[in-house]
Amino acid sequence: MQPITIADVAAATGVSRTTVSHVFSGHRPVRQETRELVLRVAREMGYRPSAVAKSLRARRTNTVMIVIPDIMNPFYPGFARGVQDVVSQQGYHALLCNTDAVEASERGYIEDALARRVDGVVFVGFRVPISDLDILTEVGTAVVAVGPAPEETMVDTVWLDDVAFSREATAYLLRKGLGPVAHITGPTDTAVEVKREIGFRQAHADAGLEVHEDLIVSEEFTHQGGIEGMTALLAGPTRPRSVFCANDLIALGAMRVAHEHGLRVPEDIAFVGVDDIDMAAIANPSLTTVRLRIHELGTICGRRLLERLNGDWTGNGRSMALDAELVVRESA
Amino acid sequence: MQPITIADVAAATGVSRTTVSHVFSGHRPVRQETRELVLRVAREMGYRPSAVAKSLRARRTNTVMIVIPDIMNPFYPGFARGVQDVVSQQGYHALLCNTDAVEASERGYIEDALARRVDGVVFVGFRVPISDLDILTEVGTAVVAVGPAPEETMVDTVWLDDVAFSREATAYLLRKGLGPVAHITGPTDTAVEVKREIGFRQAHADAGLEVHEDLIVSEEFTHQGGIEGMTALLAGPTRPRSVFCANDLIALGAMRVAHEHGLRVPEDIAFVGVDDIDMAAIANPSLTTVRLRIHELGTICGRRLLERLNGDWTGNGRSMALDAELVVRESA
DNA sequence: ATGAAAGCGCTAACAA
DNA sequence: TTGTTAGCGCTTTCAT
Repeated sequence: MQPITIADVAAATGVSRTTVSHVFSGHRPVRQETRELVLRVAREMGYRPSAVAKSLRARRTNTVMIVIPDIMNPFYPGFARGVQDVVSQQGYHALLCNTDAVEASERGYIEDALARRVDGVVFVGFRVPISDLDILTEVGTAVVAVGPAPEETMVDTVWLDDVAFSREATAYLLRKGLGPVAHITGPTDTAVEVKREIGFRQAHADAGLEVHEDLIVSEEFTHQGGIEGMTALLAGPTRPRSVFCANDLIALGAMRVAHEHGLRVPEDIAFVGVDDIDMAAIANPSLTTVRLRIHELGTICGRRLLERLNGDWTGNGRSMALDAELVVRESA
Repeated sequence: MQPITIADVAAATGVSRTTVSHVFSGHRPVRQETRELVLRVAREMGYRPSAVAKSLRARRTNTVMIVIPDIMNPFYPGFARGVQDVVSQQGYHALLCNTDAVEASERGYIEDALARRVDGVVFVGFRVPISDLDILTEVGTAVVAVGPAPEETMVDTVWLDDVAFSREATAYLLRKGLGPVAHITGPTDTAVEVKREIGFRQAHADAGLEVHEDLIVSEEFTHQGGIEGMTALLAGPTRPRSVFCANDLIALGAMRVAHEHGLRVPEDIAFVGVDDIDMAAIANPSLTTVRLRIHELGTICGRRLLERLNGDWTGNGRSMALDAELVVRESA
């Protein structure tokens, strides 16, 4: 029940704790026989160095915290895995935290990160401004956030240019000249939603076309949201010929409603989503969508974090935009 | 850069470290004025109690480790979230570890759990037998595993009765009397696969029917696996009229191939999957599948773990089977 | 109501 | 090549 300590091993072998320590760390040479003795006895006794004690001493926990809204949202598993694939290679473990995009929760995890002395934090926040993460960098914690960078900070940021790819996707639909393009957005209080709508409008402006205001509806970022959005759209006065949906779940839901109304996709109505979740390729018809390269977003965050952790970068926060690619499939 | 310690706060307020400690822990009364002074100064100085030091002293890390094959597999986000929803309520944080079902990786995380002195482990292993987790319980770590329980252990186990629901799902297909039922399984070296195939065979035996051996194919647990499995099936001599797929991803892939071959679902060929991932309901046609209640599996594991952590249960490992339910949709 | 001091398990000067 | 010793930051007896 009581874990074996380095002192137990030292006593059992007749060497000092220092020597046992160095046998395990390799930080200084130990005579061959001594090392083998220590190793053998340690194994027999079931000794495992305590990472807790090591952390206290070394002021390093070899732990990073990944803060996201919800691992059940299909967007995040790939992201989390991307971060982990990178940082685990250097021996870091990851605390995964779900905030549900609740402000108090986001703030709570910042406090936890501080209290637990994690070495780094990858933060995907919806309610807390990135500048509020400075409290972490001030005590030397490496921080990478997903989102737009504030003026002055030590937080590295990586972000997806929502405006750019939404504009591009909408332009693609507009170029087809099918007629009115609708937009089913997410909740209007999210930064992401706002930007996707801006891109939608810019594409219209670029093409010298008017936005059909009655064809913009706001829903949850879910399959159900898509169902409700599309139902509302079809009940309206203007019949859209294509729909730019703020994410794939919405698009899938919307497409299903269109199908139930006897509309053919893409002949009668075309759909474009955002995310390229697995479902997009599997759906029937398969969904044309903006591929966000989420796993790569994660690996980039992980790499940035490691650069900080290894001291390869100690300057101000760097900002980087990851571009997205329109994947044309059957739905548009 | 240097975190403030309890000694700094003590010095700044003129009280002892003991008193500062008690102000934060509440483990003994502190004079009102003293408390307020300490609290105020601590806040001003930005003091945060070190969870690391506390852990060393208390021999408790308030951390649990969740070991799963891969968070990108749609099965696991719900599970992980279920565990976390429960344990986070009592202040535990979770280290999320992906093994990719690689034995060395599974073993490595057991070692890590030991070294990091985590208080509990929730383990979903594919290669390591549950009895190998005893090494954790021996040092007092609470352990809950997903899988069948070995005879004698302190590990609590929760499992899905793969044989039972596979049998039930196959029986459902058999009862329809459509003709030969095929089975696309997972890799034959996984325990889960074996059990699903056993259920498949039992259902045939129950109905007094012969299994078509040439209609059993083994593939990866992926959409691509389903595509390859179905392609192989359609190239074979016996034409199946329905397929029991070892998971939804496989079923979705298989269904797609059937569709591409001009077969109507479910008229020409019916499909049943396992898992009830989001995609199953969204797919077109929607997929009849066995709902595994993964999030609930996670919460049950979390609760079992808490019972151990709180000392509410100190006896031998308990075993519990979670039943599954056939969700009939359009595909069968 | 408050403090002194020991110690949780480990590492790394500094010594030998 | 090996050992002595002083902490890392906290909690908790035992005193006062």
